[in-house]
Amino acid sequence: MAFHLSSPSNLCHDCQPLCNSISPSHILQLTPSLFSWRARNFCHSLNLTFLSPSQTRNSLSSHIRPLQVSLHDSVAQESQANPSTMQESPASDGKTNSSSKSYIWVNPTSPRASQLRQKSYDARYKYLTKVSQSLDLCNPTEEDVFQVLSGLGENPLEQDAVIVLNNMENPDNALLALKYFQLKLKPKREVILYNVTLKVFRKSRNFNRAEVLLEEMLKKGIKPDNVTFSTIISCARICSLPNKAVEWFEKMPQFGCNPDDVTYAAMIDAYGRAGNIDMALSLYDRARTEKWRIDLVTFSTLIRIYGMSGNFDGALNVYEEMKALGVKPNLVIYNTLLDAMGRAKRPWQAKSLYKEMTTKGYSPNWTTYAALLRAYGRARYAEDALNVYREMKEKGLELNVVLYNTLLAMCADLGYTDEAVQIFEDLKRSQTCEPDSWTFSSLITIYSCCGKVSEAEGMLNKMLEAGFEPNIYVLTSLIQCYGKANRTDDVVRTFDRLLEMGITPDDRFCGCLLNVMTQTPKEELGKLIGCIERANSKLGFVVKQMLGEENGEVLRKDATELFSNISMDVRKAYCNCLIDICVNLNLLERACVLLDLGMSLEIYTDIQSKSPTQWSLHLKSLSLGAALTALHVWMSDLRKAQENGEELPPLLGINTGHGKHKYSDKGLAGVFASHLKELNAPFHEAPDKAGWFLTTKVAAKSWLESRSSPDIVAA
DNA sequence: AGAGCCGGTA
Repeated sequence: MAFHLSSPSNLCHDCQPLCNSISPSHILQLTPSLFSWRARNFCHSLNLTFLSPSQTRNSLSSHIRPLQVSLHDSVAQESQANPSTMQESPASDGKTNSSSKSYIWVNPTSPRASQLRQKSYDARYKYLTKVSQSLDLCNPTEEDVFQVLSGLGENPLEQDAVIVLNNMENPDNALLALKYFQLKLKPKREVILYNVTLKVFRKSRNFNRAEVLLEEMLKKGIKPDNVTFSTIISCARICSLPNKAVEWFEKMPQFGCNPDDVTYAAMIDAYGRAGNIDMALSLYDRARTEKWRIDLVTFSTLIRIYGMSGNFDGALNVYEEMKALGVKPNLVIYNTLLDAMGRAKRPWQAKSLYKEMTTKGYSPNWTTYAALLRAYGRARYAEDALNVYREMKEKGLELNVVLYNTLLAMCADLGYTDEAVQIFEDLKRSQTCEPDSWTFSSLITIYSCCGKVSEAEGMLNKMLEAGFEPNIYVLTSLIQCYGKANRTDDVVRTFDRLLEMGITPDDRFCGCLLNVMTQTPKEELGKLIGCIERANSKLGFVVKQMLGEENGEVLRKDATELFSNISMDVRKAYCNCLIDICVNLNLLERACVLLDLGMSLEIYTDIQSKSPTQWSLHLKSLSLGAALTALHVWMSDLRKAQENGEELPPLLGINTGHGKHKYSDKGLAGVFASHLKELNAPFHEAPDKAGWFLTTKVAAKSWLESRSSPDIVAA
């Protein structure tokens, strides 16, 4: 929709020259205040009118150059396509006659007028972006680029040059276009032309050429400004050259530039991504002490930096500071916080933040759900994670493959077979993603852990068909699977395959072999020991020694060395397995040596505890063999205490834990209960305390006296 | 004419 001054006959003679001097491009730039000032001072009846499309073309054609012709053409077409905007205008009350319909009166200060100006500006902008697109597509020659630009007329406007360059993407042609504008116009602020050209290089992620252009600008003596620096800094950041970002940031003072809040925000982000967290935080400190305005994006950047660096309380502190400063967090802030709490493995905090967020009226978006799913999934909050999943499905939000995999890994960890199968089916139906090696790996793990050999093998074949090679995680699961099914030869075959593939067994894999040994009959153990020796000679040595003739002290020494050489997170698993193997082979004395070693190395802590009213045995996270060994040790300690004339407390208790162990519906608690029964132990499951077996001083006393120690574990 | 919230797993 175009607007124009009404015909000169409506104006007083004072206004005539003004009217004639207004070119279409000036009309586009009129501001409300300017317009009303002129209206007040120069004429009594200055009216704005709409022209009909044909009138627009006729009345303007005399002033305008090719560019403006096409501009106004497109405006006219738009008004034809959307005539309702005319009828909505203030003058159109529905009763107007046909002749007044094409000349609708608009108050220049009205919102309607500003809407119209916006529309005209939009149309011109649209035209200039088309020029940018043509420039991107034409040959990278001076001839072709200049040819396209000649459409802007002999004297292009600096403002138009900025818009054209700003919307370009082709860096070669942008350089030529810049050259053209430098030839054709005397830029008042040449730095702006350079700044927008720098942005073109940033779009194509070409830091080197951006830097060359900037150097050229400086050589010409053009003074850079904050925009120049924030552009080159963000370009360096995008191109993963954080050191370059720092380098240019530090050059700012020598060009008389003081970083402002935008530049600081960019630098906080650049330092954060460069891993220079200290610098990022010290800029934040400066921003705080110097009372700069810190916007929400920077706050979220800070929370992200803290979250990535593992300082989760730091992340929460930023949030508290925001509150203290009266800055209202938005959805992005909440999402970043939720993500940090997920990384922190603090699902309960994610939960309460989510609650707070929804109470404040924010509705979750995809990012929110993704953060929650990661937080709950990683922490094995199965019900919460599955609820988020269901809610996403209900809302039609698509998961990506990583989110699916997070859910499946959680199901694998918890033994949620049915859920996993359903989720896998859902993933296969999904339009947006397909299973990858992580997906197959989780499913193979699930089937392996419940000993479903044919299903696990079937999934392995599907994985191979999909073009994925089995990796160490898949082979670890398969070995576990064959071990559970007592298919020792398949375990060995799979192990050979791993070595053939050039994969180096890791601590976890060896732990799995050890675990298979705990389930394997004595006659077959030799085959597995052979694998273990090839996988980890130190471990193989300790296992052989444990089953051989050496005395306990030698075993203790070598096992100590082994434990100092494996990663912390598998030490307990190794110790549990080694003790289980001993217990299975009735090597009680060695089991005791290993348990004692485990306690002195703090692999096991606080197994026994004493308070004035109760002595307890804590078996949580011990394997069955280790738990029985610990019970044996405890009983002999109790007996010793009695012999020394020490009084037993009124209550004695054994804590096996809740027994919600994965892939076992009974867990240690269930298995342990039957063992206690076999031992005629007077411990009874406490009805109000899950996982606790209790007895009284009197019952314990007579039972201890009736038992001789060595046969306990043998049961 | 400037930053950038968009997520990445055993």
